[in-house]
Amino acid sequence: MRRSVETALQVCPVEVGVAVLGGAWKLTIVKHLGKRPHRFGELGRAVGTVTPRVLTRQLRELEADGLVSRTVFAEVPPRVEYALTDLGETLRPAVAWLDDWGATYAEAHAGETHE
Amino acid sequence: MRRSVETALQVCPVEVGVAVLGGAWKLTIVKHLGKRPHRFGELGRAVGTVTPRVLTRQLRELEADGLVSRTVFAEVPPRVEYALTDLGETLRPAVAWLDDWGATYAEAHAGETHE
DNA sequence: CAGTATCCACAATGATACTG
DNA sequence: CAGTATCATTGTGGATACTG
Repeated sequence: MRRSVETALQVCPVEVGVAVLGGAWKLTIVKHLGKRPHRFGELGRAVGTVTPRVLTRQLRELEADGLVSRTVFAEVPPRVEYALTDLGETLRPAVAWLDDWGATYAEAHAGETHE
Repeated sequence: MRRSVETALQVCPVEVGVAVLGGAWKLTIVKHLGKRPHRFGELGRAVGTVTPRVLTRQLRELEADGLVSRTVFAEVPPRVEYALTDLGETLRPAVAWLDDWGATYAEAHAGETHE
């Protein structure tokens, strides 16, 4: 178990979710993988302006936490596919709920820009 | 709107939830406030070993994000009560879900300690 | 009681350049 | 294509001490 997850658990189980999904882009990654498996570059374009280094790290952590699987195809050019594991699939309702909640929140706070 | 929330929103609405709940202790704070309002010190003891400085910061951010209200009573000794706002209450199902999910995750990974 | 003031430490993101 | 290497930066969290 990753250290941050373990730390979260010592505080309260309720914190574990954000420990595994709290990284930059992670929820967005899971949201996209929830639709269908993605290749590395494809995923990068889907989530936005993320550098390869950061995307790799997020994926490795999601993999370490058991939410995402990584499949390497022995082809030229190289192909690597990322997909949700069964455990990752269990997050589907939470992701959908958060997506809605965030959209509602955004709408309620529309126009408030940080100066 | 806090900058981190604004940044999250630019990425994807799904990230807003972790932006407002992602701080250390924040979910635990919300979970406790979901039971009943708490005073500052009371909250500190409830969530665990958190320093006043950090607890204050988390509460101020939750307040800025509209999830928590802060009520000062003009008494001696001073009394300040924190409670969930209506918006904060809307997080209740998510908090309950995350609590369950985290507990299940912990049980499934019991014994795996980070070396 | 309910904080604030300093200072420090570190993990995590990001930019850039390079490779099997 | 799918990454890795290096470096710079910064936001958070934490320890300690002090105050209205």
